Amino acid sequence: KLQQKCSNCSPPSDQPKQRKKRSRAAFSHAQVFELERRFNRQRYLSGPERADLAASLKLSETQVKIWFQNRRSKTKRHQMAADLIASVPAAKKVAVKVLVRDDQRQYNPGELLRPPLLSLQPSYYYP
Amino acid sequence: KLQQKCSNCSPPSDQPKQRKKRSRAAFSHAQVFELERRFNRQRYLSGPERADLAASLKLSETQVKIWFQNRRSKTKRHQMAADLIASVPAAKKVAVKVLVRDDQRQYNPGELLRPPLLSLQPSYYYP
DNA sequence: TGAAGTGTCGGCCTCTTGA
DNA sequence: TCAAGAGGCCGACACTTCA
Repeated sequence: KLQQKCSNCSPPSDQPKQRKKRSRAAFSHAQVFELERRFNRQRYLSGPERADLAASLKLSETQVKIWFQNRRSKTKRHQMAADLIASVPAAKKVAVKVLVRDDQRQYNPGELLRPPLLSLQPSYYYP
Repeated sequence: KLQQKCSNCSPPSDQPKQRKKRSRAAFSHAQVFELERRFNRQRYLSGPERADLAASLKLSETQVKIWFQNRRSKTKRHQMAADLIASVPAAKKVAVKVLVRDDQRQYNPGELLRPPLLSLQPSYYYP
């Protein structure tokens, strides 16, 4: 949306820039099923969770990470499309979804959707 | 939100690049007391928590973030020094601290100390 | 279509600086 | 001494590419 491309950030060094071959891995049905099942429960994975899932599916951690990123992205696109459709039909205006409760201070949507990094410190020292 | 650096994004127009003056803020006793108190409970702050704390202490969010970073760093240094001292005295060898339990797979310390981003997804769609 | 590439942002960590 | 600067890594998101 608010994309600033930083077009001049390209390094002046003009390397040959060899072709990177795309692989297009295409996961198996079983893998996708498992990923999808997990996604229904959790939209984000922690490092260890990602490692376990990747190992059990015989995928790299990066592949799992990217899959979840793309999956979130897809969900968001669909949701936005649905919201758009729902809001367009002439007099069919509805109240905007509320993400705020009276007893909480107000944050922008980005913060609410963000991973939140819940601390969960192991109380390593200072118990 | 905060300042964006993008250090190599400086356009060909070479600005005079004014001197960055170090400020060395030196927080008040009350501020440090509050920060320290909070640190005893939480070694990491989420975005909203940081915002609230910063506001209540009349510090910028960046200052609070950096304070926690430096504080973690300090704790870690002291802990490492303490471990070193404890391990050196001649025959006073002790068992290495255990970070693993039998029912868990093994992670390296970095992962355990890391923020963990506990997902906490708002179950936005897919309830 | 969807896995992967690219770019930007922000947080954390480590080391360093200087008031 | 300690807040802050600088460099590096990593994950998130937006947008794009192409098998």
